[in-house]
Amino acid sequence: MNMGDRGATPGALDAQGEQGTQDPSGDGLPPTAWAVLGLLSFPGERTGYELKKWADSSLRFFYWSPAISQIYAELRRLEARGYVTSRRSGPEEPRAKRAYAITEAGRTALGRWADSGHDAGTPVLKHPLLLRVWLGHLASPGHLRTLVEEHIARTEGELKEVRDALARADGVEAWGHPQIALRWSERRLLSELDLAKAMLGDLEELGPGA
Amino acid sequence: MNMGDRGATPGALDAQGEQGTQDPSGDGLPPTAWAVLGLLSFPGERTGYELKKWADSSLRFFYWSPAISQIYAELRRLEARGYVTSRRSGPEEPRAKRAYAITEAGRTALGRWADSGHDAGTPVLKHPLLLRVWLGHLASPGHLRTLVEEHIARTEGELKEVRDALARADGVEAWGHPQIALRWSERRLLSELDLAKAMLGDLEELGPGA
DNA sequence: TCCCACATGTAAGATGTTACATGATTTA
DNA sequence: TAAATCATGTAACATCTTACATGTGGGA
Repeated sequence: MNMGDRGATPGALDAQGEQGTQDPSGDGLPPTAWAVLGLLSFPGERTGYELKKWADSSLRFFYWSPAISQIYAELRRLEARGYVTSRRSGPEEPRAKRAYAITEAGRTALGRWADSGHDAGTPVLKHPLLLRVWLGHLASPGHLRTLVEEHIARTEGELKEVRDALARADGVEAWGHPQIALRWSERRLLSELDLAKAMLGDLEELGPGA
Repeated sequence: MNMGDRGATPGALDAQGEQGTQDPSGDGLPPTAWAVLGLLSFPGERTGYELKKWADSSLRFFYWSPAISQIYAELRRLEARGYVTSRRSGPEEPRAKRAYAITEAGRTALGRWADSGHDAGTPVLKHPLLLRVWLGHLASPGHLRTLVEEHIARTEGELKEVRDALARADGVEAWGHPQIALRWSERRLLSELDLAKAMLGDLEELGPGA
């Protein structure tokens, strides 16, 4: 029983060229840099710390939750390119900090990026629970069940967070696109819950008890 | 209008400790190594090349599609640990290759991993299309629409692949858990299609025309 | 007064990709 | 006989995380 020889798409193993997170605008920036620049495309200036908080309360649900140290690194890179400028806080402000703002060049590059490519890139899903299920013959059935239930609980928590974010976004003008992304996330998490419950049923059918 | 100061979960920005792909078994192996070892937990020996093909036709849909060079690297690491052994093909075989098999130590470690943790790890989703939508104010509405439609087409292709894999799996004995993961993937892709269509509607509502 | 949030970074290391290099065998 | 698939690796590089290091300001 050789399970390995069931190639679905016979396409070449190498040359998998275009990865899901590539940059079709030809600007050579990593996806993280575009996301940071995108955050700065909204009016106002922000510190790296604020950017991180914002990403954690919005982009996190469908894209990305970077380490704070990486935000700072990307900001430096963007500044070196001239896509953002920074300003040290003066003595009038209580805290010493560095606030970043997008430049005209940055806005131009970002616009090019936003309109480039007929393909946004392949979504990447890495779902450790599913790996555990796939390898379910190795674990006790009860353990698998526990893991799925834990996943359901976490997903419910995330759903609540998305709904809170949606409630906060309500009323802010010109907030359209971010809200659509949040709505997508809400529906997605609802579906994730359905999926998990259906899988619980499949698991039960396979090996009852536990 | 400072949109950055809307932190949802006020939890510490640093110390985000446990990442979605961590190893709770305490064995210190990266997630990729467990996946490779998991592939080898099914009966029979396999080459790195076969492992890559197999991953691409199954694990890819919910977990992972590694570079072939990384498979080879992980196999070397696992062999150094004594979790797998390899055998060069003899002259009786037409092709020169190296086939790997799991050892008892490997099976023990993998069993420990499979039963460890009350939490399989946070799923990671990186969806470039959603980043584009979130930053929709930067693109022309028609372009956004094109991207969503492209995503729908790709997803339909993936759905077909999963269904093919499911059809191939049908009839193989003791194939239970992998099939459950594939069924989950089928439902997930169906939902992804729904999500995209609903988003198309939201987008239309926001800015008609294009 | 103590803790938490604010705020910014450096250094080391892990993970993973792409490009390169090579060659045999099978299939059209 | 040409192309695709089988098959294995190295080297360079990009990305990203964790741990470390440091300090201020505000609230309980």
